[in-house]
Amino acid sequence: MAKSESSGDTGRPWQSYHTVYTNAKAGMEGVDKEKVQRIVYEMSKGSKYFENEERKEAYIKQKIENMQDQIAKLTDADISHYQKVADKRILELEATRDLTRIWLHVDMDAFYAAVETLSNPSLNGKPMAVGSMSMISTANYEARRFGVRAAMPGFIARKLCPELIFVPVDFKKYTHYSDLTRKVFQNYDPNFMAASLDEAYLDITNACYERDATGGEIAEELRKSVYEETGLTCSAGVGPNRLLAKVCSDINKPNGQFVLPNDRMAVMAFISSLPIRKIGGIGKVTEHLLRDAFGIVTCEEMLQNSGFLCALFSRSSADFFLSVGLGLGRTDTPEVKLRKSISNERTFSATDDEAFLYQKLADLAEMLSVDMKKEGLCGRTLTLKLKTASFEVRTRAVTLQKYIFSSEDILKHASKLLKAELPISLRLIGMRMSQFSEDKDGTPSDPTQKTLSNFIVTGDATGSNMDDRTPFGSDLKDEHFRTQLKASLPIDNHKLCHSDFRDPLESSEIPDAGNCNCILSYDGEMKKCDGALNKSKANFEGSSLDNVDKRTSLPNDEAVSSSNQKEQYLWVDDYKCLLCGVELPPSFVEERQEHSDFHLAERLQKEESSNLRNLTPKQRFIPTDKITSPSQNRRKKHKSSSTGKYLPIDTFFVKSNRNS
DNA sequence: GGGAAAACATTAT
DNA sequence: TTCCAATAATGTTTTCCC
Repeated sequence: MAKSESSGDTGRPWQSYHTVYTNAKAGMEGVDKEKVQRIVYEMSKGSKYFENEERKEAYIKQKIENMQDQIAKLTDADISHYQKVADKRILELEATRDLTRIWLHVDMDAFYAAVETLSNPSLNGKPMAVGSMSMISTANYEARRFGVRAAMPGFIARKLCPELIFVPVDFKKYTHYSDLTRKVFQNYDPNFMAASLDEAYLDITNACYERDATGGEIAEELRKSVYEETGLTCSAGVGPNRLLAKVCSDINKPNGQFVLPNDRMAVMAFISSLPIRKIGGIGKVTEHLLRDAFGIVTCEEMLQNSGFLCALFSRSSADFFLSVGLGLGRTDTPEVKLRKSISNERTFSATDDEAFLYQKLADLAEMLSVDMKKEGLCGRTLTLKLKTASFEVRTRAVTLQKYIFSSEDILKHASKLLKAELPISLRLIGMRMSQFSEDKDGTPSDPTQKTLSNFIVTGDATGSNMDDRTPFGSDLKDEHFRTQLKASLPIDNHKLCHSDFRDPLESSEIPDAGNCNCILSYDGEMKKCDGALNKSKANFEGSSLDNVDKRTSLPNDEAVSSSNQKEQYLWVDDYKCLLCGVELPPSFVEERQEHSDFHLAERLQKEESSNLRNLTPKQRFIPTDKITSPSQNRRKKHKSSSTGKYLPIDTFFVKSNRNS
């Protein structure tokens, strides 16, 4: 943390350059923070990266000032109102406190670095970092003493520690060791939650009971067992929920553990003086904001400022902050964790060479398609991520009417998105696919269809499933709505939140499963369907609808792209539509594509309506907005990027309940 | 005005 | 010499369209 908050001390400019590198981390106790700060600053100063950081910093400052203004404007009546709101909410949250589970968080010590040392013992005792000159993934404890740490670029690390040894990342190795640790975890909680290769959460309640052991004893035993199996040390935290267990595992790192008893008094005492930055989900920005706008530094102060928090933040953010103040966290084990997106991105030296950029795009599309096929995924939202030479990040997205997975389809749409941004000098391109077909959480493929499972979002101990953007204070008057909501749900929503709620219609009987190269087997796993790929390439000649999504009944892109030949003879004399007579010359490629889409949609709709009585109610649903006419479906024109302008911010946002 | 999609931002490993 | 990553999730704000 920088010592001087308000800049203006010109003698030490580095003190106002806020990096994450001086934040307290295990193994960095004896570090000369002032020196690290200065070197990081000097290495960065004047770079494009630095300039971008300054832009971001100014943006945050603006946010803080805005919030301070809002606080200043609160009347006594406002304050008293929001305090009532807060007090009520605190009681409600307190009522959800669950002290019946014992959670353990395991965190491998300097995992990648430790694995590398294991396979090359000569590294032992020397400062070493896993990563490259541009980025470090993990630093061992010897290197940390120099201020070298994860997420720091290698060239700065070398400046801090000239003898630093660099070892390239080798995920195969880490995965192997990770698997070994997980075999151990399995013995204590078969449903343990892996947070990453080197971290996991275990509900050890049953293990304690079965072995007649305390949480601390189980932690000791587990750590010993991990060491025996792998030769690697880890640290553990034991607490009544995941959020607290995670905080605890950091306390006696490395190779140590800390137990927080399942006792309300103990929890409150523990939390009271804990800096908010120790909480997972509170990062540099939130820490900064809460400190400068509210004077909040410790978790206890969240409660002391509860009224203001409720007045200024969205409901979900305020709930999260209050939960932190109470030391609450998740205690349930979600049945399955579904992937929501899949992405890749690559950094390169900045260029505006369009041929190069398109080639990168093609490479990424190919890689992404391979990854998607591996997991049997098809998605309908494609997001292009661009980082300009000046580190400005832009995202451009399209949501298609058809689920895609092939590199050709991905590239086709990604190219369109990129094209709209040219000319541009980029240093990174990335792409992400989301909105998967048959999301395993029971969300129907048809995104417009509302079902109960759509309505009930997630398991949420805080009961904050309602519109987050509703100002928190308004919920006192919304009691009526809440009651209605509850009454409309036949079952306690905690029971329904997990994926055990599945519509039988979503099983493998889905008629168009072949359309996306994957089927959903009964156990909810995506299984690759051999031959589906070829099948989906088949055209729709002879009005066969085999390859077309019958639920959405759309002029899908796959069909269109595979029907280019068909598209040819839709045009009489090469410019006049055979079906409606509209005239479009061959050079109007996109327009013609859209036009044929339109006729296809028409046709499908007709066929669909004649088939309706044979389908289940769910399959019958044809969203009318999906029947696009040529004039709809036009690509939206992006306004020029608004980045760089600092607009007044009315509210701030923080993710809530992110204590995974 | 409201809902969906897009854009932007934060966090974590 | 080199000059700030990749992946995923989630939340807020803005834009678009009906």
